[in-house]
Amino acid sequence: MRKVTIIDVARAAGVSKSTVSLVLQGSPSVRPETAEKVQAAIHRLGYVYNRGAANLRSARSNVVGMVINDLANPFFAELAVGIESVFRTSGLVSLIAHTAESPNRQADVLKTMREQAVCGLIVCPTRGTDASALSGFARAGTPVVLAMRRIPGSRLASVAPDNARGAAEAVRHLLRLGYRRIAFAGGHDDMSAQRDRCEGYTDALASAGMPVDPALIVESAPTRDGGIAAIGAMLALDDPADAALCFNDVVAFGAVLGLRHRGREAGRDFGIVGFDDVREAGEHVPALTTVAVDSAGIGARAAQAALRMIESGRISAEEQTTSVHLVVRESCGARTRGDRRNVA
Amino acid sequence: MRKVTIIDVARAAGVSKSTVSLVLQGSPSVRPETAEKVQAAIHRLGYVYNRGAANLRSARSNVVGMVINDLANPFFAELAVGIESVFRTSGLVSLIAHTAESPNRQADVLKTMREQAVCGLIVCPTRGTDASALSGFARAGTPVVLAMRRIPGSRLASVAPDNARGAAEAVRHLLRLGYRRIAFAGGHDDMSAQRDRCEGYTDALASAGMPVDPALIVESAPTRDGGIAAIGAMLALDDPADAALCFNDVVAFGAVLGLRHRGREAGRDFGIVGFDDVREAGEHVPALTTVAVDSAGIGARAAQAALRMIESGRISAEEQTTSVHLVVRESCGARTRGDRRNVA
DNA sequence: CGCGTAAATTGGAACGTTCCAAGCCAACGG
DNA sequence: CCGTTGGCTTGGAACGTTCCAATTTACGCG
Repeated sequence: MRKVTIIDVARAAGVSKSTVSLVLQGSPSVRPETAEKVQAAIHRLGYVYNRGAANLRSARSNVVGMVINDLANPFFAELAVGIESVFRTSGLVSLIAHTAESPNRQADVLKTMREQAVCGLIVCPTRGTDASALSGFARAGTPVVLAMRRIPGSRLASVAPDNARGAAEAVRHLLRLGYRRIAFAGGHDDMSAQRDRCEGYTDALASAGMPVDPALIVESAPTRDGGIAAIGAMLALDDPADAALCFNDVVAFGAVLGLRHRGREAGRDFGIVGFDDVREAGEHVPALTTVAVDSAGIGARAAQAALRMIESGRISAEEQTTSVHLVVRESCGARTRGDRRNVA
Repeated sequence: MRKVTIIDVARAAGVSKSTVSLVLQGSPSVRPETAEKVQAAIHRLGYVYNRGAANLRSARSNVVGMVINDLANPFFAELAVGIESVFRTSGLVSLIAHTAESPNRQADVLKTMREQAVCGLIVCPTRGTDASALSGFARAGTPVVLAMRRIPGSRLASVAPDNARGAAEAVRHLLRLGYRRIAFAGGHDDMSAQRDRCEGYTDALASAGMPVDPALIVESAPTRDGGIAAIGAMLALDDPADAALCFNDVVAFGAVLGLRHRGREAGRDFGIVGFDDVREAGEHVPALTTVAVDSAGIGARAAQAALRMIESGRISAEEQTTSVHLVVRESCGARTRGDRRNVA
């Protein structure tokens, strides 16, 4: 069965293919009765619009790409859903791909995206991505927006949470609760988010007049196992930590588990604060104190930024930072320790 | 800056566009030296293959569609990742879309997929989807594989876990532990998975000679809140439940929460079994006893089935069922109650 | 009733690729 | 020395749409 084309529709409706094309695009300059005739024919023949052919001619595709480093991570899944819904209401289709934090895979995916002639791209780059990986899009004039992570030295638009401020707020909270050996756990320092969060941690300590002990900054994979490992390292110190700000909630969950393996309980013997506020954080036992990041909001902003660039045809390098806020629950010990603030 | 085409490459390499096309497809009938010249030109000019144009001519696209009812649900996200990786290794690109359980949105998404001329489609249909929603693909000869949920009355290939057997096994386990008022919680009966699981539940009770009380089958949304509501309903009965098999893990998490609100604890005062074995199940407090479903495996099988159909050009209606197994943890009370088996 | 103008419609070229049939050329056998 | 073979290469048509310029139609007005 041959595919039904615009020409078959034209013949059936007794008009020219140009008119059918006009109807398809909802042009106002076609007479309503004619449009109706065409619509009827479309329906009768079961015509399906061929977007590939249209894109070929008009060089303006309606698909946008989305490159996510880990779709299985609920945080990024939620982000992706936020992005997708904005695009969808603008009539754009999202091509979602996931890279599993592998730069090779990312390169592969990006190549595919270029071949599909996406008209815009949102990327949560894998660890260690450098600007050159995305330069092809810049050359082609395709807007690119980075989400969650920035790439040093690239002139690309980005939307990321205020990592430094959130981390600082968390540290100040732990200080108020009376903790004195506060560690930073998880992440690698070639991830921009880790660097920013770690910077906030360091600044908050310094401006409170507390020493910053490099031994208390423990890198690890941003995973549950990474959290377990990190907590192990910081308890093994001569002068062990008594609290930790974790790179993200998943690491924090691991840290809680690691403590438990050693017979200690987060919120009672040790303060734990996470980052992200994934849905599970509130229902975890103990409920996780964490810095809330608005993933859906970040997704929406990134999508909107991309949309603006696509529509205006001008690419900008605007860096947006979204605000974050500390959500105090149980794992920091606020409920059990009370508030032993020393300074105002 | 005009886009570089195959013709520019041809000119630069001093060959015809046909030759360039041949090189692009890795044809063996082009002389190695020529191929090399062409490759050099491609690289030098920064040529990007235009898949849209190719698809137009050859009518054989390399994109497959994936319609997921809820990407934010970790179970489906994992499924999607499994599918994507199989397709990717076969050189196919996945267009992932999510429908948020909305049939309207699903219709929209499916239309887009047809317009993109996908060469295959994997669908986790939203609740209440009927066969006609997918008939367009059948008419166009595009292979469709249903994942996790089947559609009654449709002749479509599908891959789903052995819901009935898993549910029955869970019920038998609860019976062995001595529970006597076992409920079924969550899901709606227009979801095929719910019907199958509920059927397993009923059969297991019946064949153990236990009465099946319709009041103990409580429908609800397959969400955390649905679980809370369901547990409320079954505790409010004159003869309340003492254990529940939940439609899925998310419902089970809700049920645990609902019990706690009433001062009861799953595994101590009440037996809870989930379904799916999402990653969180094992780390939940209490750890969730649940029927493990191999999401990645289901994804892979579905993708492979689609691949076979795409390659052979023949669409089949094969129904695959993957095995499941009960994972006993804490929420059923096995640890605290011991094993009070009465019959062999 | 004819004219001018605006509205509606139309045919053909173009988009970048693949496919096909045909062409070229060197080597080889008669 | 020529016909044939077979390996490489090639030009042109086709894919289904949009865009443009041109044409037809409709309509109001003098």
